[in-house]
Parts: sequence; C-alpha cells; structure tokens
Amino acid sequence: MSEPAVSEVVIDRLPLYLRMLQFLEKEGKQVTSSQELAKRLGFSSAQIRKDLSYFGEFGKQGTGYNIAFLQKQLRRILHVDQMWDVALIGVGDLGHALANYQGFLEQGFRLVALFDNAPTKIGRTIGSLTVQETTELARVVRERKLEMVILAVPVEAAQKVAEQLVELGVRAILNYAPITLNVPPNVRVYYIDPVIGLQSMAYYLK
Amino acid sequence: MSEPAVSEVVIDRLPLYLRMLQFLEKEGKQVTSSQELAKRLGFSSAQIRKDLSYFGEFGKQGTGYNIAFLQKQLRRILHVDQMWDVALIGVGDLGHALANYQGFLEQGFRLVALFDNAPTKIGRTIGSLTVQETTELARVVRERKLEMVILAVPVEAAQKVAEQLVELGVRAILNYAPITLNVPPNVRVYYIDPVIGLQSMAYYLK
DNA sequence: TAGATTGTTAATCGATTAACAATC
DNA sequence: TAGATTGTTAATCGATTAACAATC
Repeated sequence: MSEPAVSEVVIDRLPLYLRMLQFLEKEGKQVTSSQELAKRLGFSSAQIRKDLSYFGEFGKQGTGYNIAFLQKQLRRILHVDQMWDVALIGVGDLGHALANYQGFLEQGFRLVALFDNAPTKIGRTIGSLTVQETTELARVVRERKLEMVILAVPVEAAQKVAEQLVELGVRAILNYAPITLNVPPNVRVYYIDPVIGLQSMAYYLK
Repeated sequence: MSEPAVSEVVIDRLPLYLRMLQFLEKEGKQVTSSQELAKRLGFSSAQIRKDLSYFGEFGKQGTGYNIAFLQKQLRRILHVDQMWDVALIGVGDLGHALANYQGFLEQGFRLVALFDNAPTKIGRTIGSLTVQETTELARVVRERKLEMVILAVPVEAAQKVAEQLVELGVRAILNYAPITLNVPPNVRVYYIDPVIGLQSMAYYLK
C-alpha cells in the first residue's frame, strides 16, 4: 500500500494543512471544509481537494472533513506519526535557540544530540542535552541511525559538514547556513535563510 | 524605466543567484556562465538565462557574465542596492540570535529597533540596540517609516502583532511564528518555520 | 577563424482551476 | 427533501526546457 508519486509542490503544502488543522482544533472546531482551509491558508479550495485526493478520500460530501481524522491521515502520509530523532550541529546563538525550541517535540521531532567544535561550548548543557565534540558525530549518527540533521554551523563550515553527513548516510538536512549545498540527489535539503526572504520581499517594495 | 511584471517564482530565485555570485567572487572568479551557475545551484542553464532575460541583457555571447556587473544588476533589480531599516519584534532566544546576526547588514538590511513586551527584557542591550516596549512600536515604525519587520514573537501573539503592523503601513513581514498570517494581499509575508521543513522532508524518508 | 555562450522562440511539461455529478 | 461539499475530469494557465541564430 505504498503512496503514489506526488509532486514536491503538493508535499510542501501538506504540513501547512496539518498546521491549520491543529489551529482549528484549538479553536474548538471538529469539522472543516476545503473552503474554510482555503480561505485561511490563501489557497483555492479546488487545490486543497486535489492535493488530498492524491492520497485518498478523507471527506464527506455535504459536511467536509473531520479535523482529527484528517490530521491523523496527514501525519501518516508525511511520516510524522512517529518520532524522528534529529541531531543539531552548531550551537551558536541560533543553534542555542533551536536547542531550546519546544515546537520540534510537539510535531514529531526529537533533538537527541548537539555538536559543536568550539572548546568553550563542548560539555555545556542545553535543556537535557550536552554539547559534544564534532569528532563524536560519526559515532553518534551511526549508533542512533540518524537520518535527519539540523545544520546551524558557520557558512564556511557548512559544505564540509554536509559532505560528512552524506557519507554517514544522513538523508535530510535542515540547513540554516546561507549557502546552496552540493549534495547527491537522494539527500534532501530544506533551506532556511532570512536574508533570502528579505531580499525577495524587497523586490516588491518601492 | 520600471521593471516588467515577473512571476514570483522567478523573483524568489534571484537572491540565490546573487548569493552564488558573491560566493564565486570570493573564490577569485571574475566571470561565470549560466552553465556554471546552473550546476552549482541545481537549476537548468536555460532557466537562469531566461530569468535574467526578464530584466535585461547582462551577458556576452561566448564568454558569459561578469560577476561584479551581474551582482550589481541583481542588487538593483531586487532593490537591495540600498540599505533597508528593519525592526525586530520578539527578543526571545531566537530573536536574540537574529539581533546578533551579522549577515543582515552585509546584505542590505539594518536592524534599527528591537521590541518585546516582557519587563525582564525591556531595557536590555543587544549589540548596539536597546530592547523597547511594544507600546513604542507604533511611534518608531511611523517615525522611521519602517516597511520591513521581522516577527519572532510567540505564536499566540503573532496574528495580533501582524494586524498592528499592517495598520502601521508595514509592507513586508519575515515571520518566524508557526502560523499562517491573515494579512491583506498588498502585504508580503515570508515564512520561516523549521518544523514545516522537517515535515516535508520526512515524507521522503522511509 | 573556431569555439563558446548568450538571449529568445516555440514546444513541452506540469500545476491550477472551473465545473459538476455524486452523495452525504 | 434541499443544501452543501466532496472527488474528479477536462480545460486553462503558467513555468520549464530544448534548440538555435546571433555574436563575442
């Protein structure tokens, strides 16, 4: 019962649907519709129905979607109905903030190891985790079979570390360093760069 | 001499081109080609030439693009050939990291004001800036005519603050809160949410 | 000149939307 | 039943790419 091949733009919207469902649930709603989701998310209702239809029939004509049920389905589809262990590499200001962020755990991701190569940081504790030397990285990734890593190292180090991660079999990198990483196509990279965002918005100003 | 209407997907790639040009320049290169950029960025060379062609003719047949010149053109197109003043709202761990980030200034964005409503944070200094009460927000945004804001407040507060910003005439919001903001279409929002990234990558694992 | 690479056109490919039968 | 909303099809819209004349 494997899922069909669905385009990346569709997959990228599913987490937004999931997040909105959680939001509506907190508002006390039990049922929603493609129209409501569309209005709240700024999409068209047809797009939402079509996106969902790639994976099954989750609604009822006339009434819409049961929020709890659709959440469950989306979690299953996205593989976040399980807990993913994640390593965080680079514990500067940003890494520190990420290490303290509670939102990961609630959404299916557990930070299980922190790494940095600065002697002043190694051994320090953030939350329940102790910062380890990057020389320990290979051992930990292998032992814990980590497949996802958050990269928050300085830009000069990012490509090198990424190569090491690829070597170790890591398959998904959440990259905060402002650089396009060169990795094989079977390794996914999601880029987070505030400057890119500000620059593309600046185009529309003036 | 106003620019033509160009699709958003094109605009979103321009900052990546700019960043890669800076990178190549640091490597000591003076000239590049659509092929080289394509290979490094993972796009097709045709796409890069087409994207640039919406704005002018910046290359030379046979030789390619002068890196310094193309950078200059891209900065002009994106309106980052000037310095944009930006306010940062919310100085928790993440806001603190952003306030200390040097990358903004290098790329055309200057943080000029920090806001938070927690009494323990107000008055504290980060870099050269002092954290102000959010009651000061309206005055500062108006006085300095701020059009761009970075939002790093807790998710519960984000929509309310966004509405205030819209009211004040802010036209671009870099939003770190994990929520789809409801703002008028003339206000741009760029979303940064690590969980969304991890969830969409998780789909491809297993 | 020979080789390389641009800018652009036309074709292809893919994503979005309008519309509606099915049905709750 | 009447009203509402789904799931899906076909049409539309838009983005990407292949190919090549122009030309450095």
